[in-house]
Amino acid sequence: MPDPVRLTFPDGRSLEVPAGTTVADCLVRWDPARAAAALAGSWDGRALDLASPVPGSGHLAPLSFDDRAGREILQHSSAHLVAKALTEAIPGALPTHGPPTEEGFFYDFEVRPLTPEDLDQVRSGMRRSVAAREPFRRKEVSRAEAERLFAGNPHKLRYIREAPADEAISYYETGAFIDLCRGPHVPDTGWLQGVHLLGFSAITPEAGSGAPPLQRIRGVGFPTEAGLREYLKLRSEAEARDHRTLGQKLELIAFFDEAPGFPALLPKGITVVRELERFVREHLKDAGYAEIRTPLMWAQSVYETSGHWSHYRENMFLTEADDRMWGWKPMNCPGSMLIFKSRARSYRELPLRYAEFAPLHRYEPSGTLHGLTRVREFVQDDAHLFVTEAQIEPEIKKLLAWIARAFSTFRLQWSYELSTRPAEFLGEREAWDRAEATLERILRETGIEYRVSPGEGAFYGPKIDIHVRDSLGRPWQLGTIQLDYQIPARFELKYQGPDGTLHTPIVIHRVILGSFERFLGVLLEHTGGRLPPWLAPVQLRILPVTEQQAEAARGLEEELLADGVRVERTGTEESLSKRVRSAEIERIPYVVVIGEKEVAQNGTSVRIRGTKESLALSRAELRQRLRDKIGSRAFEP
RNA sequence: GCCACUGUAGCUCAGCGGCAGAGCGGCUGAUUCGUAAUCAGCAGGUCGGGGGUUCAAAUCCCUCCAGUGGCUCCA
Repeated sequence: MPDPVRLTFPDGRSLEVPAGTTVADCLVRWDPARAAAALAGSWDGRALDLASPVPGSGHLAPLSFDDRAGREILQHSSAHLVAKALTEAIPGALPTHGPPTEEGFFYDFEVRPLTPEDLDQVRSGMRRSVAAREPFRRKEVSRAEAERLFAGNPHKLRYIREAPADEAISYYETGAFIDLCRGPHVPDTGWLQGVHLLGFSAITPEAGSGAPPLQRIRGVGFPTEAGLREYLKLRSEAEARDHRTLGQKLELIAFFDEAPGFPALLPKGITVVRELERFVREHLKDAGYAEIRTPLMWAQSVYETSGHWSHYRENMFLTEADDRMWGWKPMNCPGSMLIFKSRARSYRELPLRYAEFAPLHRYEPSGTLHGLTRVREFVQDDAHLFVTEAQIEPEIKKLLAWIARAFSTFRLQWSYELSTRPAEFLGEREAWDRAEATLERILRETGIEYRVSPGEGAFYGPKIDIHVRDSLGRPWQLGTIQLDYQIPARFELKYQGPDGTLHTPIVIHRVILGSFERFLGVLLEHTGGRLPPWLAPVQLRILPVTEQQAEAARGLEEELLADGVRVERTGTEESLSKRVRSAEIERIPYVVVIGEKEVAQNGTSVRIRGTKESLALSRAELRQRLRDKIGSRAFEP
């Protein structure tokens, strides 16, 4: 009889159990309630099946769906379930891998192109399996045995060959289906009540790999059907916030088949964008920027100098004139560089900050276009800062402060990502290392939490990106701060230093809101179309109850127009209820009803968006409230 | 760009080989109304474009365009 093992648990209690006791039994002896919610166990940080014996003394914790690790186990088990059902439905289909993702899971197969009917079959196969509560049985085998078992599947053979030599090869058996897998898994398929397939798509194989295209089935799993229902409800609510639908319903934007990816801004849309621009320009003025406007097109030679010709040409709209090639600018940097170069510069001018809000054109692949968030023509709140080495840090710190202020104004949650040298890059590795180290140090010193994305930097420098999520949880990059030692040198930019010699400035490329188009899209989803009063295309609508109050309504309208409020007034052909409803649907922040009573008291009855009751305010009080809310760029009316 | 799916009135959608429909919106008229839909009438369509099959095509096939979901890429 081997020695008993001693286990400690999350609440600090410890327990002695005979060696070989299963994880499940240990957890039950510790806390039956918490054991019941466990999908698997974590022993000294290693995830284990509930049916596995504890390997020895150590710390044991349950993993439930509420833990990230537990959630991933359930997703991964769901992926196995999909693979089982699909290989049963389509004999000869080769499973490759099926990892958990942030949202759920996917499983990739080498198989003929799938059809919606295949998916139905997979669904019913999964239902049968769940009802049968088939156990996930773990088996450990030798490499040779594993290669024999998976001889028909080159993908699995590759994984076996690639597995670290010291690692045991394990596979899981679910009914007649076996899958090479490290595990762990939920105990049986009965735990996968809430599995839902999201769709299927083809996977583009890595260019030049010669690999066959794969078919991916995506899904998401929940421990209960109720959990799934909750998720589906949230998802359909999120779909109602889709900026493409809202943008159309609120008459902000339009798209044309004849110009895919080129969003048109309707009168209301341009109103919002102008307000956003005003917000940004006010800051630029305070922060010492100068605004410039440079050509939308440049001849090829400019892009050869900047590096875009060799690194970005596939993404540019090109045209020919005067016997040479021209490119619509995909970024503002070449113009800023040439303006800097247009005369001799002194160190006294630095930091020199040039802002430019010009339309940019990028030839994005047709399949990647998406509403306002991925387009081919857009305007950024762009600027280029020409700085000395010593000015990098204070300038970037100022930018980080502006980011925090700007995004807080919209109550957006944002996150930072540091992207480092890509495979294709300009310049010397040493310069890159230095630039990356600088950005990293600034982030650390500022106490900012950030993720690192290796190899995701721009071709000319590393960057700090700002990401926010849309209503469906899709992350979008908005702002970016890019440190560039390359392009200024390529343009041979010089300034005269205090020592009398010429130096090359460093350039910080930066956008904060990203593009106004994408920002509007994200903002619409974030607010469900209920834009803050300062951004609302129509800020206030006056509804006279009957024709008797038309005159008073006109008077109020004039007063508010004089205050600069974007105000509208309705006729009385439609019922008051109908007009209130329309205003509500249009997400107008303030709806003012003028009836007999209001006229008698020279007052207003104000319905504030998001509330059902109306507020009796004098005209002066109403004007004051509008001044406060709009002037301070308050988020709520 | 790749794979799959979708495209019918301004919008949301039904119709899926045999006479192009509904609701909302629009217009006209009546109603003058107190905080989310007053009533009636009318107009509005080469069924995404082109080609084919068929006695007959919105419907079946081919192709192009656009959109959607993924992949790749990206502000």
